[in-house]
Amino acid sequence: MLNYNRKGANVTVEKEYLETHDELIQSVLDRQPADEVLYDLAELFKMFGDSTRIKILYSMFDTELCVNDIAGLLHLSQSSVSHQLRILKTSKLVKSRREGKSVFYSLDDEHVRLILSMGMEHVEE
Amino acid sequence: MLNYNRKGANVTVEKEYLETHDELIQSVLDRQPADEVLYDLAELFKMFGDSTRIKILYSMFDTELCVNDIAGLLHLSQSSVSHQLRILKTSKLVKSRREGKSVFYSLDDEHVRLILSMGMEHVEE
DNA sequence: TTATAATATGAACAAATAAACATATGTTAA
DNA sequence: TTAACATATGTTTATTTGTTCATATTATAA
Repeated sequence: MLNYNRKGANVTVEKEYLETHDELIQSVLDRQPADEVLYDLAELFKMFGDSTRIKILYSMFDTELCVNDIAGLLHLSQSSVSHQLRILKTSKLVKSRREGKSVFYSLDDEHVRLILSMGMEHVEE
Repeated sequence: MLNYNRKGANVTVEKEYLETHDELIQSVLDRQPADEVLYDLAELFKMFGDSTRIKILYSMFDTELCVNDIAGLLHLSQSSVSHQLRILKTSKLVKSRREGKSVFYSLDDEHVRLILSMGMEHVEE
């Protein structure tokens, strides 16, 4: 029976079969990114995995907006928008700048637009 | 004060300001996809927003795998993997084919690989 | 048919989390 | 300084959701 550790595998199975199946499993393990990386990847996508945050992100697709404008145009509470923007900022998906009493938020990175667009393509097919 | 409905906006604000700010808000509303689309988009990303599912998806990046192999190489329970695969299949991110007692799963769509790669780029920067 | 292996699924439980509400902080103008 | 506005944040609550455990289904082999 094959064991699934990176260290190596036993040889208690029919040779012919093992040579292909074991190698397959091993190649999957070799290509698999480290758990921490995949965890971060999941955390990234999690940010896009809530409809409120998606709406907020999309509203900023090609312009910066202040909190009140976002809340107003998306019919969301100021508190909710502010909370979500903080989460998005912590995740480095948006950045902000203060101008007087207002704080303007915008997408932090071209990747954010790319990920949104890529997902949109899949949804709209 | 500007109202944030698609229908139109009032004209109770200083003209100069309104002409730019109101038009900005209106253009955001015009570009904003329908709520149902953004909801679907969030649902899509939600599938990638769990580290277990990410691990499972990534393990199938360039090969099909059966449930036991996935569970074994990722050190997950058979039940957990099966549950997640069902969710991924419902979301059309993976497909399956039966071969004897085993069921082989694979990524359903090139978009899935693209989305994973795009996210990975962002994480690895 | 019976036993066994592989997968699927229903139910219960625990952890994560988004929204609401109240309140605090920060900024400008009077 | 005080008032008013914009934003931030702590707490509570309700909902969602991933995992586990037990069991059911499906397929092969004896």
